[in-house]
This record gives sequence, structure tokens and C-alpha cells, in this order.
Amino acid sequence: MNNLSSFPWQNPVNLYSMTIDDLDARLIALLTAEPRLGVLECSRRLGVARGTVQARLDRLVARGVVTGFGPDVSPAALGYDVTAFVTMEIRQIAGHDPVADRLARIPEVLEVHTITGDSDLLCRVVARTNADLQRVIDQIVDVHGVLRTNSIIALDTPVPYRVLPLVADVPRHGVR
Amino acid sequence: MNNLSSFPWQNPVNLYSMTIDDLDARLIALLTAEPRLGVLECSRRLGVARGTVQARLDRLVARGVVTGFGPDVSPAALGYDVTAFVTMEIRQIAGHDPVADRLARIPEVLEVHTITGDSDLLCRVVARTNADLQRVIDQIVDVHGVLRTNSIIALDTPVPYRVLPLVADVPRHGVR
DNA sequence: GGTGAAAGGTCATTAAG
DNA sequence: CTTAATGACCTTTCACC
Repeated sequence: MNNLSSFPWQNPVNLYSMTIDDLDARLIALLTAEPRLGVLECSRRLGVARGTVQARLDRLVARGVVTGFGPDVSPAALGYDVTAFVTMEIRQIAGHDPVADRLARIPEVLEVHTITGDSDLLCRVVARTNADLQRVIDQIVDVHGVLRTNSIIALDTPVPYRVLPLVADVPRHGVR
Repeated sequence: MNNLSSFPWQNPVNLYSMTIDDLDARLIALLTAEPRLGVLECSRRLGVARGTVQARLDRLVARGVVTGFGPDVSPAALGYDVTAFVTMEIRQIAGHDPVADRLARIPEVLEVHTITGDSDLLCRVVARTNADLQRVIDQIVDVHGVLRTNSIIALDTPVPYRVLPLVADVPRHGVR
């Protein structure tokens, strides 16, 4: 018996599609460390057959675990040294958020979430300088439906975004 | 004369390393859209020589604009459907943050920022369920030096993380 | 497992700042 | 004069059947 509930209807996750094993995790870790490796080279380093690696990769992509291999761009290297998190209250409007659509039009807005709590939206923005941040925030405030914003500047990022520890941890939890 | 200040010592950015031109932007956009493209294919689609694409890519990586080509992993596809932003107050300790180091040990903590405002740290965490989020937050609270936390759950993400609009926007601002 | 096709490197030439 | 783009050549390596 695994660690699943005995009452599977209480467990909303798709049982067979969420699982990765240790080999998957090692493959992802390897490709993260050296993304330009080919399938053959991966199979050598992992000590498995090349077909296995190819099948695992295809499966990971098909399941949506690996969504792509796009180039990771550093906004800071482009001169956008300032990162801020902006929470905002908006006029609640029925239907699919026109506010988010407008926010998506601002290049400096890197992501938008709807959130619990006092505010309605949280978005991550970048800017070239603090003064430039004011310009970006002005654009946000100008979006129709935005009532109020609150900005928090990220001074430092001791832990940059990463998922590798999570990936490595999943197989240790057994079949879910 | 470009748009730089006439007093360059007032401008802290490295003048020659932050610039990407239109070709760079198109290359990044192309690779983002179809990451599995080879250098040769890119050169065909962009209408430039293969060596040019190779040189541009090398330069982008060398300048830190492109930090890697790692596989993009979706925590949701691994069963981590809950995303939350946790702000926290900590005991201010001199020297490099031991709190951040401990937080980095928690796989579900995807990133950590030091921030302005009432709180000291902001981190993004994921969990399998809301109940599982409690477990993760308990681990955060258990970190020595953490005084208080405040959690905000991301209900939806109308704009997922993206940098492409930013990249496309940079060349339009001219030489920096 | 074999084969066609890229990747990756170097070079000389040419163009543009 | 410096920097970059180009096309040509080569060898190794990989992806696909």
C-alpha cells in the first residue's frame, strides 16, 4: 500500500500522470546543469540505454512536466536591475479579467497572479532604476479598473528561482 | 548623441554590455517559440549566416543575458498545484543571512527575496494542497530567526512568467 | 547498428562603424 | 583601424530510421 488515501475520490490529483521517478529527476537535473547535451550523451552519463532517455524525455514533455527548453533570459543583464512586487486592488468585474489583459500589455510586468487577502492582484515587475519603476507603476495605475497599488521592492535575491530541489524531492515521496 | 546622461559617472550601468539589438531579440524570440531549433535552422529563419547566429548566441551567454537553456519544469504538473507568497519578519542578524540559507533547504521554497516594507523576506512556495501548504509553512516558521509569517495564496495566474515582451522592447529604446 | 545531417571550430574575405 | 558578418572547409557527434 502506498501513501494514497484509501478513498481515492478524496484525492483530486491524476494518479498516473503526476509521477516521476528517480531517473526522471536525474535526467532533469542533468539537463539543467548541461542543457546542450544530446540524448546520447545523457544516456552515457546516466548509465542507461539511449532509447530509455528518449522515451523518458518524450514522456516528461507529453505529461507537461517539462514545458520547454527555452533560453532563460536575465532581465538584470538587460539593464533591468530593479525588481518589485506590486499588489493592487481592482474594481471587481465579472467575466475574464480585462485588468490582467491590460497588465499583460506592459512589457515590464513579468507575471500576474490573482491572490487571497486584502489585495486582488500581485504582479512582478522590473525596471531599469527606481525612477523607472515609478514610470512602470504609473502605467499600472493608469489601467482601467485599478484602484490602488502597493509596491514592494526586492533588494536582494538570496535564493533565485529554482525547481531542482523540488524535482529531486518528488521521487522520495513514492508513488502519489 | 544618444540618450545617455552627459555625466556618465552618474550612470552606473555598464554601457557596452547591456545592449542587445533587434537581431538578438528576434533570435531569443525564435528560440523561445521553438527551443529545439538548431543553430542552422535559426540562421535560415533569421536570414543570416550560421556563424552569425552562433556568435550572437555565444555573446548573449557570455554577457549573461541568456543564463541557460535548462528544461522548464512545471511544479503543477508534478502535483504542486498550490502556489503561495509568504512574507516574513526575521530577527535581524549581521552577516550573510543564515535564514535564507535555511529556507533554501526547503524544496518547496522556490525563491527568496529580501524586501522593503513591513516584512523582511518574501518567498514563493508551492505545495500539493492547502493542507500541504500548512506543512511547508510550519517548516518555514521552524527556521531559526523567523519571527512571523504571512501567507498569500495565488488563486490563478492570468499572466505566467514571461520575459519575451521585455526582450522585444529593449532594442526599441535605442543604444544605452 | 548504419547513415545522412547538423553542430562546432577555424579561416580568409568583405563590409561597416 | 576595429568590429562584425559571411561563406567555405573540416571533423566530430548526434538524431533518425
